Order: sequence, then C-alpha cells, then structure tokens
Amino acid sequence: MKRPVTIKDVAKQAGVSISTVSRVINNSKPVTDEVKQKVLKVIKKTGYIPNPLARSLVTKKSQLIGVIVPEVSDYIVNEMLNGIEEVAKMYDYEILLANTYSDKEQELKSINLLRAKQVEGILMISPNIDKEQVEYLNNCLIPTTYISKNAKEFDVYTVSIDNEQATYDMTKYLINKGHKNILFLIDNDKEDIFAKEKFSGYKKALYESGLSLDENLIKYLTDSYYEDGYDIVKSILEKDNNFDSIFATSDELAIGAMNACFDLGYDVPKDISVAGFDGIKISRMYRPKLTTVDQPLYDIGAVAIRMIIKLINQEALKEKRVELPHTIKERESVLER
Amino acid sequence: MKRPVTIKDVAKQAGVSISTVSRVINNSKPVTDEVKQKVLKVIKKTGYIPNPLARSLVTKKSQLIGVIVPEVSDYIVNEMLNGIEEVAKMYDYEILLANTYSDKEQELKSINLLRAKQVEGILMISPNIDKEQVEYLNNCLIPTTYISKNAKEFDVYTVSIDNEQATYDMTKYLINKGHKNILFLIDNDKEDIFAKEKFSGYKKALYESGLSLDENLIKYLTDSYYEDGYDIVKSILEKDNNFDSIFATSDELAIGAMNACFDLGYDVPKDISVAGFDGIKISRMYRPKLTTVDQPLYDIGAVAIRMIIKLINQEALKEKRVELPHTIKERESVLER
DNA sequence: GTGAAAGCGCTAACAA
DNA sequence: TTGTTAGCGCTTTCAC
Repeated sequence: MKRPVTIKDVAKQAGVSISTVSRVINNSKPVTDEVKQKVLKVIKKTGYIPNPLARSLVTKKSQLIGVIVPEVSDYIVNEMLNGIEEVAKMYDYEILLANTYSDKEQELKSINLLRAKQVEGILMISPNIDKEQVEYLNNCLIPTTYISKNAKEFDVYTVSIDNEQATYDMTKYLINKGHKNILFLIDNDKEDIFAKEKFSGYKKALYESGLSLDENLIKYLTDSYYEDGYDIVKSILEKDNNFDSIFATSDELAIGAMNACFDLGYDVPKDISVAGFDGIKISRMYRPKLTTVDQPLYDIGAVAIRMIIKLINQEALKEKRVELPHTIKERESVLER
Repeated sequence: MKRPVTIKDVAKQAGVSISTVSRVINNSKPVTDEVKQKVLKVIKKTGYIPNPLARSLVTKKSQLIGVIVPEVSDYIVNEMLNGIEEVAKMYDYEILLANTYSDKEQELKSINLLRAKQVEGILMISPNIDKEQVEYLNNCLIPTTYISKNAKEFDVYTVSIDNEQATYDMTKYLINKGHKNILFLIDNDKEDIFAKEKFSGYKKALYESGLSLDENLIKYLTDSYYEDGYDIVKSILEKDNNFDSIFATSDELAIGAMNACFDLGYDVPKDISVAGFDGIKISRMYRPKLTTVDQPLYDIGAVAIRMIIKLINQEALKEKRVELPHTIKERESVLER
C-alpha cells in the first residue's frame, strides 16, 4: 500500500510552507492568487486528499453523526434512513450506524461507541426511550435528537407526527365509511404515552360520532411485526367476529391482520375493512392496497438530522418538538359499508 | 462542552507515564499488576475513553469499513446489511454507509469519500459494476469485495449464489408441477452475464424436460421494482395469455406480476402460478405467500464483510469467489397443474 | 501574505 | 518493567 500524499508533500512540491497549503485547502486566510494556483495545481497532480483524522484531531470536529437504530432492516427505520442520509450528505456529514435490536444495554454500548468515534451528534431511533438513557445522553453533552414513540414524555429534541390527530382522522374516516365496530390494534403497551395518544384519538372520534366504546375491541400488542397482527386477529376471528373493520396502528400489523382474515375465509375489504398506519412501501405492494395513515418517514428522518446539524452549529431552534403533517391514503382495503 | 479526559489526565492522576497507560489499555506490553490496577481504577473513575482518531492517526488503522450501496432502503440490500453489521461489530469494525442510487458518478464520489475517511476496506454493493470502477478501486490498493450481478466478469473478490443453478432449480420445479409455458421475467439487460446465467439455467431445465423454448416468453427488464413487474405482465395479459405460470427473477418483480394478474381478473395460483427469486421478507407477507428461490441474503453480507476483514488482516483467502447455497422455498403461489 | 512552531491524543521505538 | 521522545497529518497562533 503506497503511502498517501500528505500536506507536507504538497508543500514541498509547491515550494511553500504547510501552513500555506492548509490555508488554500480551507480558504481560511487570504493567499496570493499566484501561490494559490500553484498549490492547487500540485494538489490536483498528486491527488492529495486531506486526512480528516488529523484534521479532526485538532479541530475536534469529526463530521460524523451517529445514528442509533433498532434494526437497519426495519421498514420504517429504513425509509427514514433515506432522508437522514440525504440531508447528512448535503451538509458534508457522514453517518455512523449502530444496530441495537432494541436492546437497552446495546443502546448504551452504542452510545459509548459512537462517542468514542467522536461523533458530533447522535440521532437516537428507538421504539421507546427511558429516563436513564436520556439522562446519560444529556450528560454526554452531545447534541441528540430522538425519534421514538414516547419521546414526548421527555424534554428532548424530537420529531414525529401528531399521533392522536392521525388516529382520530383514520377512525373518523372509518366511521364515515359506515363502520361502527372497529377492532383497534395498538402497537404498544397500554401505559405508553404513544398508546394513550392513539387510544385517545380513537375514543374521541367514536364519541364525536355518538358511538360507544367497546373495550373488547381494543388490543394492545407489545410487538408489531406482521406475525403479531396475524396471531391476534386469527385468535379473535376463531372465537367470534364482532367487528366490521380493523384499524391497526402499524402497516405490518395491518398486513398480518389481513392475512389472518384471508386464511379464515374472510375477504378484505368485502367482509372486513382494514386500515393501517405508517405508509411503508409494502402497503402499496400488497393486494388489496392498504388504506393507511401516511407518515412522512423520509421527512421525519431528514428533519431530525437537520436539527442535529443545527444543534451542532449552535444555531437557534424554534422548538424542541417538531410535528410533521400526516395524510390519510385512501386505497383499497376499506370499503363503504 | 467539557473537555474529554485524555491519556495524559489518566497518567497524571495515576502517577505513571502516558506510555504505561497506553500499555494497559492496549495490553501491548507487560505491566506490573499493581500499576495496572491503579491505572484501571483511574480510567474507571474518570470515564476515560481512548480517542480512536488519535490512535488511528498513528496506527493508520481506522477500524472503519466503507459499504457502498445503491439504496439503504432496497429490500435486498437491507437484509444483507444485517449480516454486514453483525460481523463488522464482531470484529470491532464500524460501518460507514454511502448511498449512491446506482449512479456511477456518485459511486466514484463515494469511493473517494470513504477513502478520505480512511476506511480500511470497501464493500461495493452495486447492481452492475464496470471496468473503470474496478480498476479505480484496484488502484486505491484498498481491500474490496463486490456484491454485484456481474462481478463474475471481473477478477475480483465477490460472493453470490449460483444463479444459473438456482434458476435451473426453480424452472425444473415449475416444470415438475406441470407447467409448460413459463413466462420468464429477467431483471437485467440481455447482454449482462447475470441475465445470461439465468437464461441459461432456464433453458437447460426446459431442454432437459423436452420442452421447447418460446422466445416470446422471455422478457428482459432493466428495472426490477414491483411496478416494472406489474407493467409488463399487465401489458402482456391484455393482449393474450399464452402462459400458465410466471417465473420472475426478483421477488419484487414477482409481486408486481401477481398484482397485475389480480387486477386483470386472474387468480394466483389457480389460474396462473408465480415464482420469485430472492426470498425477501415481503415474499412471506404477501398473500398468496410467494414460492421463491431463497438467497441467503444475511449470509452473503456476512461473508462479504468477513472477506474484507481477512483481506485487511492479510489472512489467506481460499478463493476469490464464494458461492453460497440457495434453496427453493415452496409456498403458496405455485400450484400443481 | 507567509512561515515557523506548537500541539491535538495517541503509539511505538528507544533508553534506562 | 517503565519513562522519554518522536511523530502521525493537520490547524492555528504568533511572528515577520
């Protein structure tokens, strides 16, 4: 492996001091145009690339942002990652990714690892964060933004949609389509703020429409993979069928739900309407196409990373929490009743 | 932001030289147990984390591997990424990700960017690589492994499955199920080695079974998103229906194909059987569950990154190309005819 | 406008 | 076994 060319080499070949070379590559101080051109020529000729390691060592800036995710392959995370990547690149930041499989201990490890790598900021994507974590991260004094179901419970920088309103909107939509008994699948524990918000939106829509709430129709799921949606709907359907539609608060759950319906001989949407939440790509690929609450996943990622960059640059942020608009995507899985 | 504690601070507090501290954190040279304990205690007390930047600067090892991907959110890439992440972590390497959107220019840019960041190796995931690229990367003298449809055309380190055999196996499977007219959707240009391999596997299975090849049943697609599968099958089905099954060389394509069948009033698998290729998660989520060639995506990623690490450590590699086994996943989308 | 020199935090000879 | 020192590639005072 040939030795890479350094600033010294450039300086020598251009017949100037290394400070001068540094000045031209950073545009940090005025340099005579003549000298500048000379240096530039040598740089081009030698293919010199400044070593960011050395640079970071002195400037204390790594141009690295750590992104902690539960799983790269999670569909939601995934679509966010596109926005994150894009914006980071725009501001010349690189992304250091850390998978945690939603394991608290691994999350802590990842934080330390990223810190060690001198990241300038951290984007924490986690289903649920806890106090210990937030405090730890606060103590690190490293700009952090959260994308998490329960981030609202803490005084932290976070971006999301208005979950209560979104749930309200979809429930209302379902009701307007003539559905009165909506099986509500919530992808969280009952005590979580996230579950509460969604429940609240659901309840509000029901009451406003003069419908009463049937507690048996509310199901809390800890995991929200499609298998979980499948299992619960199947087990319910095997006993009785006292609902005309299903509203699942994640697309994966909704797809699992639809699968269960099909397997037990029900047609979606003819017999049972199904609505989802998220708007991931599969919701369009599946047949029937899933009617769902569309979250601006790309934008959520983009905004979150932008916040971090602003934080790093000490720019003023209007608010700690930003809420992005959602939309109801009317597709094929919900039928007028 | 408080100044992070450095090796100097530790040395001073422990009353030893910085070299001694360095020795205990690296276990590089023997240190009296007594001294060691003293240093360790100070490290724990101060929460000292060695600065890998400084370390890398002198050792020339960044513990970073660059992974160039067409798109983080691509389902295939995605499942590979899990394996990549896992193995990298196992060997204490971090992953630096670069999205290229399959753009050649962007790929070149990414290579330079990763080089600048001092990555020790590069994993290049790209639908198709070209000579210029390979040569450029070779010139960088940086260990590189490729995951690419046409990597076989070059003398490079690469991991894949045996595409010809896999295609053969699935075609054979279809034939054994009584299908004689198999619409064959290839996700590549006709001239690509990848397309040739798959075509060859298809042809071989046909001939072996005494079936003749109908050129009209072979379709080459440049893009292989589900929309592409949808469009082509729809346009064919609108004219005539001279096939009893579809074999698409990507799951997305296959799902698009199934959607087209449904939309035109055909049932899958009753009227038309459909088989895919890849074995991504959605192939299980969709109904009917897709019968497909299962690629060990996780393993492909894992092996590729392992190769790079071996290359970095100058360990001997048995072969430049490794081929992993595939399996035929029998599910619901193919019916005996 | 330019150069010399110090120093970022660390490792690795080299001495002791 | 331990400490001293040079130096990794760069930026940034501080003189000139």
